[in-house]
Amino acid sequence: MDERDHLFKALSDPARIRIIEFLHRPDATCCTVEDRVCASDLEGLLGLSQPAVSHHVKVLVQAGLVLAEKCGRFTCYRVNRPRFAELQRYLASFAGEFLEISVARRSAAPRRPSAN
Amino acid sequence: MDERDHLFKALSDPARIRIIEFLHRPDATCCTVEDRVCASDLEGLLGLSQPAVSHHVKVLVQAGLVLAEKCGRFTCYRVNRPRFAELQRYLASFAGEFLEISVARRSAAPRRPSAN
DNA sequence: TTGACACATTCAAATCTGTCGATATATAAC
DNA sequence: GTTATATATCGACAGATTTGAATGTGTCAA
Repeated sequence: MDERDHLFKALSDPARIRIIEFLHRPDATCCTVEDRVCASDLEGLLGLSQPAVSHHVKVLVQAGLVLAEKCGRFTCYRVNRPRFAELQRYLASFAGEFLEISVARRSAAPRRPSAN
Repeated sequence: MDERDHLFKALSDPARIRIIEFLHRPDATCCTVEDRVCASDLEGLLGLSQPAVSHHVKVLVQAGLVLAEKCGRFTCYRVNRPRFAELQRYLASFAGEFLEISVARRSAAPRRPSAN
């Protein structure tokens, strides 16, 4: 089991997919800490016990898919986007000529701004 | 468990990742059928029993990641590239601004790409 | 300091998964 | 026809995974 296997294992549970999708929502906010999502928020979302949620986020953090940050008593979580970019690149290699480029890149800071 | 969960479950085993990577190799050929990969080739590759290989390819086919085709006594397998493109797009949505576009598109892509 | 809260960890039960031997099925070769 | 080959399926077992109750640890509030 190498690193990539752990990555896919981390994604192979419905509860963990739901966690990632929730963390991805731009309006995902913790009841307590402003604009953050903490563990107990996920508990409510998933309808699972606190230990179960703790287990799932641990798997996601260990796989590098989610980042954890202590905020006082709380632990706030967010998606580790570069990690998903990495994974996406791996899967793209199997897509061959069916790879679609739907670029939604930030148009921020073009190197040579034309008029402004 | 929806379709996406089955997709990730299918990818969550090292043996199945090895199968996909082997099928992806452009020079992957079956000992018996020219330019194809059959089940017994995978058996040798993985060092697993025939029933175990049969199980893994079944999971991959059911997830739509691999296509199976009967060739007489043999069953030949290949990567279902559009399915990977689909999965890649899903994961790209989490990559945000870290999404890299490393486009290696065929410059003269045929309308109907033949073999994978 | 005491109590409440957020989260982690331990442990055990239930369930799921991977594996292989045995067997079935289907096709090819003879 | 018979026999050999390729793969699928069944049955059983070992190990992994998920889950929650109990408990531990650390932090904030009063």
